[in-house]
Amino acid sequence: MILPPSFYERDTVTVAKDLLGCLLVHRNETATMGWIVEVEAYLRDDPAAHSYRGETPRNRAMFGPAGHAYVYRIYGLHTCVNVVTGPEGTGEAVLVRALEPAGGIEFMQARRGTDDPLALASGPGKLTQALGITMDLDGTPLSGGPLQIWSPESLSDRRPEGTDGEIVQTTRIGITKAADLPLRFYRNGNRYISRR
DNA sequence: ATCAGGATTGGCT
DNA sequence: GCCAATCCTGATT
Repeated sequence: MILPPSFYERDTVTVAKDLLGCLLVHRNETATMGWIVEVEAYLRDDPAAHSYRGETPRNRAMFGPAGHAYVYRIYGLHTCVNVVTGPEGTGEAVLVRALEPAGGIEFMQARRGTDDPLALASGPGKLTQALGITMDLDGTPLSGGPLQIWSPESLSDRRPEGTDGEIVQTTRIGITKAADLPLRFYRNGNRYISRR
């Protein structure tokens, strides 16, 4: 089933860990999808979070209701997608950092310009390119829009690599502020993450 | 009005 | 490992 808003209205770290193994699906021209295998939590009073300095036009979706997408452009060329979490107005979110390809793989390969399954969606900019996620999805609901997240048992009886592995909790990637906080999560044994 | 820098990636050394 | 690409945001003048 599609995850309901109540799934996202919980504690952000809990949601981040529970998102591992869920299926991110984008239905546009075609349907492309992948299991979420790596995430990072961004919290209130977290200097690394885009919401840290208050609401602006860019981060507005982060302060909106849980269960909506926060999509932003980074370095002028890449796009990243977040899931808004917690009570409305707190500005917390979970960044989706890597997917294990699960469906529509030939379209993901075409968009990415490679056939290597390990290179299709193993990074926050790669996965948005593979699924065709663009800025117009910023602020859209994840239950009822073209971008959706399904619970692990949905749509397939397969499971991502390392499904039974322990959850590894470590520091977030690419940030300069609050770089020591352990808010990145993935499962031991999955090779589709962005880096070890 | 100006400007530094960023939750990245891919190509080159 | 290093660095350019590329552009918007937010902070400062």
